Amino acid sequence: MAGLREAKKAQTRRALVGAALELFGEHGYERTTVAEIAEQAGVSPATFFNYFATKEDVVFADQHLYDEILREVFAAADGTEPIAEFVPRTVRALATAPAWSFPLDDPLTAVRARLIASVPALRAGFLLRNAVFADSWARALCETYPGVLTEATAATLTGAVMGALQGGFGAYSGGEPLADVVTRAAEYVVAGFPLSSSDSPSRRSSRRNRSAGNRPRNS
Amino acid sequence: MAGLREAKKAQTRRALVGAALELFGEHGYERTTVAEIAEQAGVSPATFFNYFATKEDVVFADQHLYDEILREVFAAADGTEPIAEFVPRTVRALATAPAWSFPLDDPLTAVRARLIASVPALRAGFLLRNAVFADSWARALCETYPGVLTEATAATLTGAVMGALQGGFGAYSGGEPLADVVTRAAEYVVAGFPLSSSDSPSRRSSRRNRSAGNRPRNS
DNA sequence: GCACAAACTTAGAGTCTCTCTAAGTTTAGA
DNA sequence: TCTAAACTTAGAGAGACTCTAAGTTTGTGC
Repeated sequence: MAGLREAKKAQTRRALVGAALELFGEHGYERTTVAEIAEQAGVSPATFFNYFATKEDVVFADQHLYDEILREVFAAADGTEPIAEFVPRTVRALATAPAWSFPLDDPLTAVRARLIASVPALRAGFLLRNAVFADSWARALCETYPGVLTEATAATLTGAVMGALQGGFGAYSGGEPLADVVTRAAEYVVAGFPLSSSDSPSRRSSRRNRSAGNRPRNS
Repeated sequence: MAGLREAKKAQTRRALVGAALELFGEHGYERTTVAEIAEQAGVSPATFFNYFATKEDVVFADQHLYDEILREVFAAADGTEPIAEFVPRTVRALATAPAWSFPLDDPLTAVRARLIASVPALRAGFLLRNAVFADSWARALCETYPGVLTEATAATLTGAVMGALQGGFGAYSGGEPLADVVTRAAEYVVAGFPLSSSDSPSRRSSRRNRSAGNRPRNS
C-alpha cells in the first residue's frame, strides 16, 4: 500500500496549482507571492519549491501530457503515411486531447489561458516550452521518416507548425472549433498558404479539401 | 546643442553591453551579477537599470533595429508583389542587414548567439521578442494587402515563418550561407514543404505549384 | 562668466524569487 | 515496534529589481 504517500503528494500538488491560479486570477500574476500561494494551499513556502522549481512552473504543471500524446501518435506511426497528412493529423490529436488536468469548462482553465496570453513572462515560458516540444517532435519525425527528412528540414517544419499554431491561436476569436483552425493551419504550413488573389479567403474551404486529410482526390 | 550628453549616454550604454557580454562569455550568464557588470563598465548598479529594465535586456539591446528594417521593407511595398514572393524577400532583407551594432566578426557577436542558444531564460526572451515581432509583421501584411489576408491568416503565416526561421537556425551547422537557408525556409512556408519522396531536398528549386501532394505514393 | 533648470547618477532601504542546510515529521517495510 | 527513506519546514542568505531622496553634470538664458 504505497498509495498514501503518492495520494498526498498529488493532493498537495493540486492544491498548489489551484491556489496559485485562483490568486493569479484574482490579483494578477506579479502581485501574487509564492508565500501567499503556499499559505492558501496550507503548506510552507519552502514546500512550494519542492513541487515546482519556479513560480512560473505552476502555470505549466501539465505540460508533460502533451509529450505523452506525441509519443502515442508516433508509437502508432509506421512511416508509410504521407508526411503532409501525418503532421496535420498529429496537430489534431494534440488539439483534441484533454491535456490539462482541469476540465475544459473549469474557470481555472480560462484563467490559465488568459494569463499565458497577457503576462509576458508566462508567454515567454510558453514559447520556450513549445520550442523544446518542437525540437523533440522534429527528432521523432526524423526517426519515423529516415532518409526523407533532413534534420534541418524537420526542425524547420516543426518550428513552422508550432509558430503557425501560436499565431493562429493568438488571433483566434471563437466561432469555428479551435481544433479545426489549428489543423488547417498545419495544412497550410505543409502544403502552402492560399495567397494568390484567385485563391481568396472565401474559397479557402475548397482548397482545403484538396490539400490533405480525407479523400476527395479530385485534382 | 545637446551633443555631449547624447554621446556620453551612447558610450555608457555601449560600455554596459560590452562589459556584460564579456563577463557572460567568461563566467556564464547566471553567475554574472549586475553589480559586476556595472563595476566593469565604471558605473553604479543603479545606473545599469537606468539603461536596461532587466539583466536580460542587455543581451537584446539592438533588437529594435529589426523593427526598422521591417518598416523600411514595408514602406517600399505597394501591395502588387505576390505575397509568396514578398515574404521570402522580407526574410532575406532581415537576414542580410547588419542588425547588430557589433560587427559580425566581433567575438561578442558569437558570445551573444551562443548565450541565446544555451541559456533557457535568454532563449525564452528571444522567442518572446520574435513573437512580438511576428505580431507587428502580421499587422503590416494586413495593411499592405487589404482584403487578401484575414488577420488570422496573416498571424498564422508570420508565426509559421518565424517558427521556421527559429527551427532552421537551431539546426544550422554552417556550410551554406545563413541568408540562403532562412530564405528557403520562408519559401517552404508560403509555398509548401517538399515532402513527397520524389521531391528530394536537392531539387527543391524546381518545385512549382503549392498543392498538398503531388504524391505518387505507395500507401 | 553666472545662475537656474533639466537630465543624469547614485546610495540606501526594501521586496520577492530562489537556493541551501540542518533539523524535524511522516510513512513504508522488516 | 523499529529503522530508513521520503517529505516538510525554519532560517539564513544571494541576487534581481523598485523606489525615493539626494547629489552631480550639462544645457540655456542672462
